[in-house]
Amino acid sequence: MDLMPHSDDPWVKLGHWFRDTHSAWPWRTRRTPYGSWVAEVMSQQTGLGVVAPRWQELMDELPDVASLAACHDEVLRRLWAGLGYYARARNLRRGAQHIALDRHGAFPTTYAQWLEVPGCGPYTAAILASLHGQQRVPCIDGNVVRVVSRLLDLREGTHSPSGRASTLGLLEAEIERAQEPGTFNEAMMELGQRICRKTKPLCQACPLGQLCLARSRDAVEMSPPPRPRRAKVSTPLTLLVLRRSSGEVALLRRTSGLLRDTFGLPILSRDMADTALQYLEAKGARPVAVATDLAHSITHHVITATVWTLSLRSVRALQFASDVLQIDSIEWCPFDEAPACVASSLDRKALLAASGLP
DNA sequence: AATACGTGGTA
DNA sequence: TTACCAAGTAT
Repeated sequence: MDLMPHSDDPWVKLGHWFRDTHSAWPWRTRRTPYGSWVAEVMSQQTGLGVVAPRWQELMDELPDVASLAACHDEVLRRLWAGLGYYARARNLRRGAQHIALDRHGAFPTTYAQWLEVPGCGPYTAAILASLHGQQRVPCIDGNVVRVVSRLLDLREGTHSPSGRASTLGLLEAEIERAQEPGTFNEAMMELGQRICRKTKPLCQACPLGQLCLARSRDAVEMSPPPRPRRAKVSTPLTLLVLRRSSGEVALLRRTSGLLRDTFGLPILSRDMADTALQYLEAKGARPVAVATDLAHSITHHVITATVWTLSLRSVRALQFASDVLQIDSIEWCPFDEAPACVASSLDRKALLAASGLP
């Protein structure tokens, strides 16, 4: 019986560090497979500080997998608005349908089962199988890659096959020794987030410090290597704020290009826009440019948007708009309610510009 | 394997 | 102000 409160084993220290200092995220107060799954999907490529309030909103409104599986588009849009990577929201509901219908409400417990859930890839399947299935599968996210790259001083990170192999080897060995695999995975990620940070790491406070090869070589910030940057491309776009006399605005599901499969204002390429606007003017519409240089970025696209508003008073103009936009699915939405109904911040910026119209 | 996909936060 | 970043997945 070891009565010593402290251990010299760094991995034991890691467990104590996490037990004593872990962040109080809301999804950790009462752990359920549903809550953890939603939190993990929402957290993909998204800061936890941004996620926390949005997770709570979603859980309040859709408290179980059945309500998520059955929720309406507009509810999902509103709950995910501004979070980005909107395919995640669609996959989340598809995943809920998979669990509620195909699995009759029984959540997966194994890595392989989680992998079958839409929107769950290797990372998400591993963390959920470890948290809720006690499976000893290491999860590898950006934080874990950074921690292990520094422990082993892998200057190439996990970009090389050998780097991937040694990373996986270390993690598989340690998760076997760990008391709880889910806690081990969360501790490794939180260590990367709070201590083993990309810049200005807090090595002095690191429970694994005595194991860290990069630290002993004073090379902590040399690994992992920064990922190569994609060149930015200038992307001019035109957004249409089509209004009809009852004060409603046209929204639709976009079927191509940026923001494909999201709900919002019609977006046209500059070329298409010129043609469409000329024709609409010929039909008696009076387009007004309310913004000509609206700035927005989507990954490497540096968008400069022009926003046109136009009132469609004639049935012919309305019909033409439908034809040009190649859509048959316009939903007319009260202007004041539109900002809450669109997915992207770009839509909200354009609606804001249009609302400042005399 | 390489590429596409969003946004709010932060230095 | 600009640039970079964050609990990745799907194709």
